[in-house]
Amino acid sequence: MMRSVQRTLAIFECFTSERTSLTLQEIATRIRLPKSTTFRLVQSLDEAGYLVRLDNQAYCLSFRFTRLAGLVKSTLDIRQIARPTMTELAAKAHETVTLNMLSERHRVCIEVIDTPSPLMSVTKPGERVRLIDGATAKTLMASLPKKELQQALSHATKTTGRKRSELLKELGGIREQGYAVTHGERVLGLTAISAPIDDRDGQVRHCVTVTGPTVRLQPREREVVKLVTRAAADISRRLGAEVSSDAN
Amino acid sequence: MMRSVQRTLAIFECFTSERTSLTLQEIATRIRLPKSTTFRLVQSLDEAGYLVRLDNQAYCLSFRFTRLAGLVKSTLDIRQIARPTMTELAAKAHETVTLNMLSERHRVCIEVIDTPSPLMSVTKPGERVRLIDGATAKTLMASLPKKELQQALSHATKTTGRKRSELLKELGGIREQGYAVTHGERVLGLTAISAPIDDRDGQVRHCVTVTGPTVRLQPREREVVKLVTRAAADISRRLGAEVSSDAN
DNA sequence: AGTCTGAGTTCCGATGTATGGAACCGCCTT
DNA sequence: AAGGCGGTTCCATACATCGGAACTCAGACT
Repeated sequence: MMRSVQRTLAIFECFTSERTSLTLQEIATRIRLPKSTTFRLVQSLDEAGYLVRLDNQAYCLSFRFTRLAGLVKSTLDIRQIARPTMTELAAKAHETVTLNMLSERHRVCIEVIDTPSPLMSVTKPGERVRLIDGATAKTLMASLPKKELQQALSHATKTTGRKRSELLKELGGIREQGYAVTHGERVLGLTAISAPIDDRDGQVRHCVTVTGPTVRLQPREREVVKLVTRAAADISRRLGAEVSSDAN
Repeated sequence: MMRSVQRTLAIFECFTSERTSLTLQEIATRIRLPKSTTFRLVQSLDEAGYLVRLDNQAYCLSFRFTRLAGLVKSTLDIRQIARPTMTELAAKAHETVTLNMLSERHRVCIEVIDTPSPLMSVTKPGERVRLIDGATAKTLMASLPKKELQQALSHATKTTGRKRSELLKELGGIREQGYAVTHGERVLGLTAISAPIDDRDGQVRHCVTVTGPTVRLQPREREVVKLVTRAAADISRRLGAEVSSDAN
């Protein structure tokens, strides 16, 4: 990542729905750079027409973004966006990687990158599985809106016989830590590590999951968790989700 | 303008409605930079999630722009955007600067920056004038769509008694050269120099005009024409209009 | 199989761009 | 008159960026 590019983009990221206009000082504070440095960047962006100065008192993003947004490939779907990241993840984790989404109270696998191996998790794209157990299901459940969560919980507790409060607590933990890990929960001998993907509008409807034999994956759990959460964050970013990052 | 910023933004500008995805080579060619340099830039933008790579074969703008576009101040109107540029123009031209728009077959002045002087053009914001003569009216007429142009022409020829074909030719010339100059056409002793502003959607509905005593303005005509057209281009850019510029 | 083209990627020493602390300007409030 | 707040300029220096060249890789063509 080039510093100059990072800093340039960091300025765009300063703006939020709460603060659609900012002063130079505010921007400088947010990107944690000296005022003079920030000034030069902002000045360049202003000259280029990406920032607009209002009444000599505040800057805001210009309509140029509106135009560029119109050029975003509308056919651009999450699978295309996720694929490169998933491929990288698969290479690092040496296990099967899947991209999953919620659909009518089920989890559906919409993309698979597998790593050939004599013993490996086999998932077919399009596979539709009940939203009850396993890291993938739990990750998706954990970020369900209240109403739907209630329905899903009823279904899951009825099927598994687990206490509602207990499951609810587990899902809370998953939401908290930002990933889920299960060992042999849905399929004996299979470990799954899953992390949620934030959509452009802040919702979670997808997740990436690494699945593989528990014997291989359990010893590397910490490492793979890191890889998976990073990959999920990466895909989220590419989807346009808001992210926390400064220029340093 | 910082080079790094300019180059970064130049990449965004590569994408058009005809080409919403481009390969690295194509981008490099368009911004006229060596492949390695372009690669670094594109890689950074990809990492940052502003560009998305499709199938390892082409890049396109990411949904991030969609999100940023949502943060563009909706209250941001052309007057606020134009004001700084107009102020600068007024300072350089030493004459009154107005921002005008089309409204119901009239030209309406929506913003004025005046330069105090014992002898000066006086225009009040909100002033509504027939769309017949003067540089401002002609600039606006010149970019009217065919249908409305016909109506306007009928009106103008009827009022002034000029030949339709002659006026049409004059408007064509104005569209061609990108500005209009009139001396004492609407008001005796008054010179006006006007240039069209391209809207975000490529339409022209506004123009900037410098007006002042012919005695002062005529000798400086070439110079002021340059200033006015530059200012108009500047405002257009800030409005998000497409512009031609490379990274060098 | 061979090789050719065109895509992306890596490398490295030289270069000049960008840096940031400090001082400054202009305006408004206290 | 002083202080705060916003923006702007300056300059010697350092280090991020540059870009030519060499490399990999995949697919198309001979």
